[in-house]
Amino acid sequence: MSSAATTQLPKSYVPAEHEAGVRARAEASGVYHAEPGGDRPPYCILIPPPNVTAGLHLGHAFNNTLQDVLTRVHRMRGFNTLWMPGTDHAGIATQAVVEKRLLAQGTRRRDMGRDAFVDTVQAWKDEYEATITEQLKAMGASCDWARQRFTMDPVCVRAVREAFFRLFADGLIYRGKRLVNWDPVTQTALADDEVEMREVDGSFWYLKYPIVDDAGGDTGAFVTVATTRPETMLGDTAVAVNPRDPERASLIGQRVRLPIVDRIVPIIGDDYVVRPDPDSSDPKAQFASGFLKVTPAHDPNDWEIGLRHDLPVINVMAPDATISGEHGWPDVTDAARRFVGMSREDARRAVATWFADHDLLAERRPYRHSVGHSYRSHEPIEPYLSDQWYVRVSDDALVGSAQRALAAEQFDGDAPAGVTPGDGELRFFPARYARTYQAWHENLRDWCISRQLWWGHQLPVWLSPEDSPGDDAAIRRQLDPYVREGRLAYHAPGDIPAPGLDPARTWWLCVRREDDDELVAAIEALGCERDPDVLDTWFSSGLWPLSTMGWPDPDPDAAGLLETFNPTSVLCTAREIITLWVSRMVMFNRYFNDGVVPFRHVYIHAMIQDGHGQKMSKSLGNGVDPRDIIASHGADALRFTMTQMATGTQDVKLPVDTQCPGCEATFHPAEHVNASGHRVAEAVLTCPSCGTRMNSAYGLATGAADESLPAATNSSNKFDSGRRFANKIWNATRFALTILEDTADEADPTLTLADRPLVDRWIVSRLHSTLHEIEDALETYQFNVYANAIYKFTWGDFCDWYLEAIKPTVRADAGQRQVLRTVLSATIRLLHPICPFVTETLWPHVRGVGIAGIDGIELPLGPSEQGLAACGWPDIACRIHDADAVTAFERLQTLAAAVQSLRDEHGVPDRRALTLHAPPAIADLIDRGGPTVATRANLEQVVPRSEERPEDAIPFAFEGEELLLSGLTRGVDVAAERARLDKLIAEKEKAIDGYRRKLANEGYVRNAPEAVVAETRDRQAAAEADLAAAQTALRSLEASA
RNA sequence: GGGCGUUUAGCUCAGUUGGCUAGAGCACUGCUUUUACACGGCAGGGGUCACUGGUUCGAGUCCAGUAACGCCCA
Repeated sequence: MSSAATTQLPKSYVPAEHEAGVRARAEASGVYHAEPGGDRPPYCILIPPPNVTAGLHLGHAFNNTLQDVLTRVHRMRGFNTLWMPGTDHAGIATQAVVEKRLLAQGTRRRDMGRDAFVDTVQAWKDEYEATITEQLKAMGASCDWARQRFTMDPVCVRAVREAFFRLFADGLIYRGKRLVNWDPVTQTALADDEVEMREVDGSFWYLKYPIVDDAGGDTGAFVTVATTRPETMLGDTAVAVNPRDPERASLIGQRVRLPIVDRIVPIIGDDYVVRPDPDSSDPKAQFASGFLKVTPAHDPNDWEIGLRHDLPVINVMAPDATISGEHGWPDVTDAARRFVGMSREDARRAVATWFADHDLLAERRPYRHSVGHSYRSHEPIEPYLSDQWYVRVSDDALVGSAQRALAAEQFDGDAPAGVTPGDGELRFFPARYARTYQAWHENLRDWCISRQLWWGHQLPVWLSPEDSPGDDAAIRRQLDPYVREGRLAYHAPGDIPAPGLDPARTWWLCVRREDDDELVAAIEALGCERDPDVLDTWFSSGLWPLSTMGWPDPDPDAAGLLETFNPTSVLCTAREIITLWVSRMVMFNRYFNDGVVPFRHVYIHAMIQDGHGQKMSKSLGNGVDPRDIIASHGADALRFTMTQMATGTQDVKLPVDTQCPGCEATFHPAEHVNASGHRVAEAVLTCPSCGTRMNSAYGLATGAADESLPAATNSSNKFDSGRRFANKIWNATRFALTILEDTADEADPTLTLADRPLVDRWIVSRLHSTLHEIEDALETYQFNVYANAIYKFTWGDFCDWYLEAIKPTVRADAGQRQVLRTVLSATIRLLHPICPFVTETLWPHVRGVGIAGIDGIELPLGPSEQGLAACGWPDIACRIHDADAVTAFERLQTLAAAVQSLRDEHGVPDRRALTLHAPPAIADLIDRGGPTVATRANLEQVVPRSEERPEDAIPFAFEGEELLLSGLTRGVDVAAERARLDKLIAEKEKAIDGYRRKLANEGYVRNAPEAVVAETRDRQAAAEADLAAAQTALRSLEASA
């Protein structure tokens, strides 16, 4: 590289001028691509596939930065490194956003038909997948883009189908009843996070149910149940009391007759029942009567009680939430018939009125409570009983396997005995999350995998018509040949016992291959129909480590991936994913891949929150596009700051400002508190500088934006330090290059550090310590330690001290240039995983100034076209560490700082050179440091201290010695100096007093480790020497004054 | 209701087995535009480590309790 190239380097690093080029070169070079096999140890990370619902925000940027840091470090360390990217179809969320957009255009999903709708969602997916990919690339993610996957890619479809088939054939999938969040208006089930909780003014009604005797006759006694929904009493199948309730538990086992429906139901005991307590702070206890009506078909808690007590389930509503006798209510009485056809709300009033009219309404009290509403129709959701498919994850083959995967020392209690190869191989960082994982599995219930959606993997099951099974033996004769060929699995009615109700006599058939048209035709000829539902998104996500690697039958591109890279090295994700995703991947990977865990480590990182401590989310519009930060600060600044924020426990509050698209002014947006109690930006903002009006991200997210206005971008001064750091790296390298390029050095293989000056030995020792600190930190995923260590080394050691110290000598010292070249090359490498763009931009220049490395420091090169990313991580032998050099240099730093401090106090300009008068021992030390102190403190000369104090000299103390500083123009400010010395003397006296008391304490001297006590003695001695020197200085000052 | 986490400088956060008179970045004050960098350099001010009690020679760190905030599960 010619020196002309460096002189062209501009004075500051402007990320936008370099990032695109770095990206293009890296992607073209293939450095991010991995092939299975080979001799190198594998290292693999699978991206937690982001939803295609929307673009990425800073939370994703955080997650992916950390993955990229790990990926780049391991690639440089010589691992066969694969980071596989991809996206998730996110069934419910994506379908919902597309439907919302369609609705705005006046179209409904059902009007379009399933195929056309899926095509529309596909187009949305393509758009956002492209956005997400662009965002990741802009951040510098070194993914193997040739292996990018989407959870509905053909290879993933195949994996999902095969996995479903095997689980089905193994009896681990069944169909049963379950309560879902039902929207009676749009008539679809909703996920829990699609239900908005709203405070509603309602009432508690107290209904009296007569207790009956064994013959069913009234006893004259009553129980009084409390309910907010009297209309559901039509479906009651029990009354529950708390068995620990002394007043009521004796009634357990008796029976009551439900008014209106004349149903005789038992009184049962269940811990769920809240005992009444009028003084309680819990409103439920205040309003409770101690008797709970149990309606399994219309309340999730009652459903659970029903399961525990094997209660009948009576559904008294139609899908539109009107009272109906057609959906599982077998005993409609004449008295009840008048309520049929009423809406929920009408029935509520009518039932309450009926009770009042029959003297069975004890009381009505107003009650404000929280009710789930559909985020789409805004009507209250109805817990509604419907047929759903389940995976029997409670089976030991799944849940037991997940528990046995946990590392024994992370398992709380007796670790399960290991029986299969992957047992005990899963480890969490930080370790406490192992408990979250374990506890979740201890309470695991079967997993509902069906969703009433069109976007997703349609279930590969066909159902026979209800109650028309025909001749069972004949059907079996027809199906069994397909089963023997491995094309079909089926369960006849009753083969699989399912909890809850399954009254229908239905055959379940699962077709293994998607293209088996002949078999499908055959079973459809029997009258079977394919279930229209799709699988829960997590079913396909759970297969991610398998499907992305070509399981079960890899095509040529994917051959060998599974063998080389599964188990993967680490999964990087956030807390809430432990239950949703980590568990499923462990269960599936182990079940389908011979017990192999999907990843050995799970690293759980903190959450990125907005400035008010609120989670970044689409609905709050507080999610910041990482490209906004890249535009305002650069990708390296984003990455550096993110890495620094990864501290293991602390969620990160990230105050975000708005940037005006007109004048680029940054300002804090006007805010308000929204309906859910969150602080959010106003939908439309006005720039305080230029008056431009713009849409905030909140406005865009909630649809409250004004389409005619431009969108605001975001920025945050949290990233300033990262930007400054990138610029510092740039300039330090630029300066080093000017030195190295002026002299076309050949590397000197005979160079030994022992012959080098103190400053060289010091910087190399610091480099060595920094490397170890970084490597130790990465072992346990302490990213902030890595970022801070390399920051401190680069800025605090290399720039502030080393480059300054060598300025007078380096141009005449080829050996020092070799040290500089080596330290620069190593530093750039250590910086690269966090700041790939600026380091990669500088790399051709650094590489161009000759071979780096000295005895004990290896810096392997990669193919030049693959850049720094393919170069080797520094390999530094411990023997080069020189502890004496480090100690000596630190003393010099302290001395230089003392002189600087004096300068400041006496108002001596930096440019004025001073004379230091030092006793022999200190003069020796200064001499060992070469020009270090003289350069830093701008000393003209260091002379032996004589007994006579020159007129203009200031005395000061250093390591218990009195030193003098002379050459100040203005002469000595005696008053200022006396004040300074007085302050110092007071400080020292206080410190000495502290040490004395400590050492006078017998317990301390007896119990504390010897080294600690010795250190205290040394400190006391040093402080006493400092005190004496300061007192001498003060006396000599006053003698001359 | 169960579990987990947080509370340290004006702000955002470090502080790994208890042991320098508790640190960083930003912000603040003073000086500084001598040729790597003003996105710079030098110096400086600023903290009763939420509170109460305990263990210990010694507690930001360990234990118990209290308060506030947050998240997850039910």
